[in-house]
Amino acid sequence: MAKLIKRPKGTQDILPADIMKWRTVETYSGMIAEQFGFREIRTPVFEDTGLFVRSVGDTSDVVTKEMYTVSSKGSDTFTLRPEGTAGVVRAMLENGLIHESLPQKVYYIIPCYRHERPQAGRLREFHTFGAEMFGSASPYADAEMILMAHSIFEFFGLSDFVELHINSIGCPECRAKYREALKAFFEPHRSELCPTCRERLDKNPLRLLDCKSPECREIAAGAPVMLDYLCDYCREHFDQLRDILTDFGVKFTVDPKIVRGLDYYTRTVFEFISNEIGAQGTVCGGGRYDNLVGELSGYSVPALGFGFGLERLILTLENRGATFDEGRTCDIYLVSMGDEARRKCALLADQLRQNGYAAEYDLIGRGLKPQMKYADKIGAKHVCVIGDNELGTGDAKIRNMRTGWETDVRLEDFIDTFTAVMFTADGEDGAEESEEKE
RNA sequence: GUGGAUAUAGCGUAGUUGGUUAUCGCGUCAGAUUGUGGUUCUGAAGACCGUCGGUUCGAGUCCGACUAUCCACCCCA
Repeated sequence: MAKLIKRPKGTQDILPADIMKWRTVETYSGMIAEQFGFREIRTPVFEDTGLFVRSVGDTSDVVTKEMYTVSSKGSDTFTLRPEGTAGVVRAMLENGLIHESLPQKVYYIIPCYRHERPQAGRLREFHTFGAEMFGSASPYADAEMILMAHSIFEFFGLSDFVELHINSIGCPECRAKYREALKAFFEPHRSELCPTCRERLDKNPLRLLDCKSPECREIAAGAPVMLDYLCDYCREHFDQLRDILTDFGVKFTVDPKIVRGLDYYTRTVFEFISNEIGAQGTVCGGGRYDNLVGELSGYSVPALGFGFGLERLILTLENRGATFDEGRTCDIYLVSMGDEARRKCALLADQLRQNGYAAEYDLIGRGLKPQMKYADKIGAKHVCVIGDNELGTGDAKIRNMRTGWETDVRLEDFIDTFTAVMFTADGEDGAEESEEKE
């Protein structure tokens, strides 16, 4: 017995039984994005490694230890995208869309890859819905993005189960000042901090704020707050955003502890958090990245975006017992008895399909009863048995599997009769043909 | 990278203080007077008990290592 090859760690098979969850989430998120004027964009799964190093940041965890990088022929190296923004910014630049009339608004639904230790809500291959907007520095743009994410959660009935947290991490200038203030604050407590936080104190003091160890938390409680260090411009921007959100009636909490791990963020950052899907509760995260386009191209354009994890969204939906769209099932299953009948069924199925119906027939060569069971199992709405009798007389019966009602049908008029059956099937008065006593 | 938990048929499980042919349910397949599903009944197939090694007369049951999965740290969607 050959040993089975298993799926790579941290990946997931999405099986037919679950596919409608994904389709539901994908189609409605896209529809809402399009209501907001976003259009879909698709970019490569892999990009030049340098793109991520320069955008996500060469000191970020994502770049330093979580990228799937492959070397190609020559000296180039490529990386499976760990997030969606970088590739989209690259595409907007490369194709000149950034020079079209602004704002440019795009969305995407893509797989991303990060070499992390899998756990609840965290996979190595995961899927995100992302949206990016280029060209507006106005707080209305921030509000628009947040509102769009909010609308999606609202559409799925999740607005009460997912909390919006917002913060401003300022621009490079005011953040530098804040960083100094933080260092000055934590330095006296250096020995009391957890080991990782001691490192953070030197590398990235902002991270000290969301450490979960009790000791660090206690110390951090009295730490200076970014919001107090914002420059006038950043402060004004954040204040306006809050006002606009309030006008929209969007509930939010200002959470100074939100520090995003991707280096390109500036000013507004936000997260939608669920507290019922395990430790990885951030369903959606995003923010403004006004300097990224400029850093990548020298052509400065303000921009912002967000992304949410489809598996995390689906997790919260399942948690809430949400219902999803139904997949298409068989309209009619043609049960055949004997080779001659099967030929007829194959021909009929083909005709039915050409008329838009989902039709199936036996491909195994099973008997009558097993075929009936199979038809039931796959959720066939109707069944028609064809054997020597039907072939001889040309008369058959179409049976509604739910109600048991039967309709006489001439084999040569099959499509017309079946069409009539399908039209009355949902109505409650489709029973006139069911004079058969059972 | 660091912790903790778990590993028995396709799936979910029982397996007593180590003792002969390893439970049960779901699912699958086949039947229940020979051309009809969803209920019920009967039967069948399906597991070298994660892998390797050790203790023992004897291990699914004890010990060790490895591997995988899950959860948490970390990080983030």
